[in-house]
Amino acid sequence: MIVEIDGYFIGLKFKDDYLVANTIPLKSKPKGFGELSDEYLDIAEIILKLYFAKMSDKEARKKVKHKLLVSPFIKKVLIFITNIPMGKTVTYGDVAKALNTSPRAVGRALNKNPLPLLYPCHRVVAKDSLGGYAYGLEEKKVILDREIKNFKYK
DNA sequence: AGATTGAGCGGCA
DNA sequence: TGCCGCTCAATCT
Repeated sequence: MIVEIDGYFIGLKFKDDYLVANTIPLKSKPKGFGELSDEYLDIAEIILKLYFAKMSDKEARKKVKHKLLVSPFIKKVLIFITNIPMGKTVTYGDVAKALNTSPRAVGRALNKNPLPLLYPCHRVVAKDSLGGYAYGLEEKKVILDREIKNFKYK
């Protein structure tokens, strides 16, 4: 389903009442998420707060009943990156070393992150650049900038 | 089962 | 800077 909140559209997918996929807040309706609904406005609000760095991903994961329906490898990568604190970044290579795999494999896994913001894949960057982002590098940049601004001194 | 493709990295000129 | 080779999970053929 798609939930509209504060002029943003957020795609949400559920399985047995567990959130299994979402989009970041978007200015136009995402495809493949069905129709507009007023259900789960509470969850949409949490995603919105994450987007504007007004809540920690850790707290959000506690509040939102969710499930990672992904391959074991992707799950391993996503769980690992939950250790990165707000406003900090690590490189694909760092993650790869810690998990005994390759940077490219890490990038591939993060590209498939079904729960962006909830699992902070935007905090993983390349060594000499921002790397990539499923919703575009510009989005990655603004999300990171907001986090750094809000959490730098905490 | 083999080939190709990345949200990468390090080395070398 | 630019290219080249290595890497490895996922996605083709």
